[in-house]
Amino acid sequence: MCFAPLTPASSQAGEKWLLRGKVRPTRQRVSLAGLLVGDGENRHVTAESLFMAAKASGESVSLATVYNTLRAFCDAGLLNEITVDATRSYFDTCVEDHPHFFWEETQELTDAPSSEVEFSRLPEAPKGARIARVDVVIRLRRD
Amino acid sequence: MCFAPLTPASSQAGEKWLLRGKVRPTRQRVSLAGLLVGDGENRHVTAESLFMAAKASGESVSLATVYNTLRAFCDAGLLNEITVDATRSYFDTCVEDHPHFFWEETQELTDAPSSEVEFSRLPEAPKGARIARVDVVIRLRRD
DNA sequence: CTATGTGCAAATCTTTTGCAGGCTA
DNA sequence: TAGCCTGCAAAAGATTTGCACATAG
Repeated sequence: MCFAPLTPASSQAGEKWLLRGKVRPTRQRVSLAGLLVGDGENRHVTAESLFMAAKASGESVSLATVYNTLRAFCDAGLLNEITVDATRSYFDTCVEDHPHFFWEETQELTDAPSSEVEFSRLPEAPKGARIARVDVVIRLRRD
Repeated sequence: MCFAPLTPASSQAGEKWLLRGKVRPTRQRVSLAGLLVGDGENRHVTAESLFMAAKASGESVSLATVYNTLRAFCDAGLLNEITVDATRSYFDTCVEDHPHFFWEETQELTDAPSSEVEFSRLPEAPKGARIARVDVVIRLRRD
């Protein structure tokens, strides 16, 4: 997992992103946002991986704040939580519903080319319910 | 979530199922197996729900044993672990790869009619990897 | 100035593990 | 009998929370 370098430009991109979600841009949030979206790339992170990246960039953020911040970004619609592993939460900077590859060996989550996953048939939602999202996780094993 | 009633017949069904997985049929395992497959229905359980069901049937099984047993059944290929919730593991008595409905309101997992989910296109596995499984979870929200 | 965010440590929740005693083959 | 299984309690790992202090608007 590789993060955006922290530069004035990435901070500015992060700040703009925060404002889109109406999240108050504190120092810690701007740093984390910069790491996540500072270069415009999509990323898949865990609390732990983001925390390490922040430390590696010399930013001082506590692990609890990383957790709270990821949750706040999710609530603001800036991130999507992806469930692929029963013991860890993954967050995706791309909030659209799209398929993922999950590398069982490295526990890494990446985007699957969404143009190459297509349903020819999907069931109706049972009465009284509607489909909120369709999660597709393609689990990969090294051969 | 509803379990099979514990009867001599369900115990026998459970025992046969255990033998198929070459799992030694201890008293606790036979009880849990009976609750899971005693009536031939497919079930989706969590450690907690199975533990409660065992208690409700008057079986004496510790929670740790339920966890260990579910893990053992999985390793034996008798159950499938389904990842839909980052905080809880679900186990399915149907070991074939098939799609699920997840009811966000009740946190309940059910089978989606697999005849009604069909891909018209799936990506190639990236080089060096093969597709181990394709998880499809249709998240439902009450409307 | 006031509401909201942060950091730390402690709490919580699910799951696993160590160990002493029990039971299956 | 030998080895695997069980139960309990304690450990482990991820995440949340309480509270005092700091900071954005």
